[in-house]
Order: sequence, then structure tokens, then C-alpha cells
Amino acid sequence: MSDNPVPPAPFPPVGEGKRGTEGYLGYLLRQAATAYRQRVEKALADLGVTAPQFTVLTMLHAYPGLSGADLARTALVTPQTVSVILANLERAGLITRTPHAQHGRILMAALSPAGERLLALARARVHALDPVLKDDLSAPEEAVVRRWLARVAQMPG
Amino acid sequence: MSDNPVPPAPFPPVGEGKRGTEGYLGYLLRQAATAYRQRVEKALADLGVTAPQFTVLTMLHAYPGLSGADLARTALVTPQTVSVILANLERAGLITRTPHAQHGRILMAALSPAGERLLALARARVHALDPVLKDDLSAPEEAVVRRWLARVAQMPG
DNA sequence: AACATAATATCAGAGCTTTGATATGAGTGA
DNA sequence: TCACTCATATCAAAGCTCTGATATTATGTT
Repeated sequence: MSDNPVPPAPFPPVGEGKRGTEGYLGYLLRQAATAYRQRVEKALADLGVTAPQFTVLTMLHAYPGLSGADLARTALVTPQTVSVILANLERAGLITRTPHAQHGRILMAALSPAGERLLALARARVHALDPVLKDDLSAPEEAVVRRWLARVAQMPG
Repeated sequence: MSDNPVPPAPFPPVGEGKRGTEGYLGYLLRQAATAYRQRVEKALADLGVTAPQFTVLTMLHAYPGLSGADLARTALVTPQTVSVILANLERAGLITRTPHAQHGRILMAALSPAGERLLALARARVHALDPVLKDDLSAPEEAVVRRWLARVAQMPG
């Protein structure tokens, strides 16, 4: 057995040591965001809307008339990415796009009535996840987490 | 002007109110992870390796011989996703895959010499980002953030 | 031994995301 | 006016990610 060419593949413990709180901050951030994104996708799945679509719908509800470029800057993604999401939302009849009055090139997006209805359902599902996300953080602890997340999001690319 | 069919598109302030520390925790988490992922991709771009590939290479360096299913569970993604990443890594000559001695179906992955060399370069780049990520957190604050991220990552899907 | 169950791997399709390239429109300056 | 620059939008290709389906291999049950 000792000269078996195939090593026994030591199994990494989950949530301990480098796989837990001792790991790299970036690794932890990625794992947490991945887990949360999947919970959001799961909650929205039967509504036929994806997490990125929900993000765009939410932004358009808060700020009707945003252009694709505006949305891209706000969501920290490229204009090309937003273009794909907007195309899918428009095909689903959830948004409308109208040319800007003065600026001929700009397309202003806004929720359709169907989009508003769907967003109301989606918001309830996603917001129900936030208390779980809050875990057992105390108020000062939550403030620390919020401040850190906001700073990381705003760091220069 | 008041009956202009095109509203003036109020511009959302960046980093304030709902777009800052007062926003939903889930929104903040997504924004922070997106911003960090893009910084990682930027740092790795000229090495020809992506962030997900770096993650898999790192795991295989720490635990040689992991199967695709093992990697999927560790990285919190589906086996199909890992399958795509492994195919690209193998095509690039960065990993090798050998059948398990007993378990005929399992393919054990490990870094090739080229993969080890590339990972060493990539690690230096990515690890250089961690101090920046640490921002100006005090030791107790960092502990709070780490504990929260680890918990969110381990919450049931 | 035969069947059922579970784990592993992969194919197919859809959507998200990036970089790079292209076209259009607005504004500025020679 | 013409050219230059900038912003907006989109196409194309590559990679990541998901759900759903399929094939193969072990294992456990009868």
C-alpha cells in the first residue's frame, strides 16, 4: 500500500482553520457572497427572475429613467453586462426603453406594470433573507460590517 | 416643461444613504464582492488565469488529488461549474487528471509543474490585495468581519 | 445474482460577465 | 464647417454559473 501511486487525498475540513475564520479575507468574502447569491437565486427561481435581473429592477424602481450606462456604474458592472440583462428584461416585458428627449443616443429604462408587480413579489422574498444574513450581530458589530463592506465596494478598481 | 413625457432622471448619489452603509446587507455584500473580484481579475489578467481558476489551483495546491465533486463542495459551486474550469485548466496544461485507483469513476486532479509555477506568481499578486482589503480595521473589528463572513458562507442553502 | 440507490462526471442550454471592437450621437475647438 | 473627443449602445468571443438530463461506477439490499 505504501507504494500506491495514488495518494489517499487528505480531506479538507470545512469551516475550520484556513477554510474558516483564519482564511484570507478575500477568500471569505467570495465564499460568503457566493453562498448568499445562491440563496437569492433559489428564492427567486420560481418567479422566473435572476439575481442580476432583480438588482436592475430594484434600481429602476428607485430611479426610473436610468440609462444602461447609469445602471452599469451603479451596479459596478460593465455596460455590456447591463445591455444583456436589459435585453432579457425587455424581452420578458418587465421594462420599457424610450429614447432620451434631448440626448438621442441614450435609452431610458423604466419598469412596466408587469415589472412593478413582479418586483413587489421578488422584494418580499429577498428582503426576508436579510434578517438571516444579519445573523446574531449586535448593533455595533453590524455597523462594523456595514462600514467595511461599503468601503470595499468603493475602493478604486 | 411640466408635461414633458420624459422625466429628468434623478441621479442616485454614490456611497450615500441606501447606496452606502444604510443599504441592505445583501446589497452591500454583493457590491463588495463584485468590486473585490474585479480587482483580483485585474491583478491576474496578464497571467492568463481567471479568478475561479486561481481558486481551483489554490485548492489543488493545498489538497492534491481532489476530485471535481470535492472541489465543487469546497468552492460552493456545482460540479458542472467545476467541470468547465477543470477542462480549461487541463487544456492550458496547468493540471493533470488521473483516475482513482479503486474508485474507477473518480478523476483526481493535481497541479502540473507549470501549474505550480503559475500559481506562485498568481498568489503573490492576489495576496498583495489582502492588506488593502483589511482597510483600517482594528483587530477586534477584523475578527467580527471574519466571523460574520464565515457564518454567512456556512449558512444552509 | 439482481436490483436499487447513490456518487461521479459530463453534455446541453440559458444567463451573466468580461475584454475588445464597432457604430452613433453630442459637444468642443481649430 | 470639419475634426477631435467623449459618452452611449451594441456585437462578438471567451469563460463562469446555473438547471436539467444522461452515462458510468460503487455500494447496499434482497
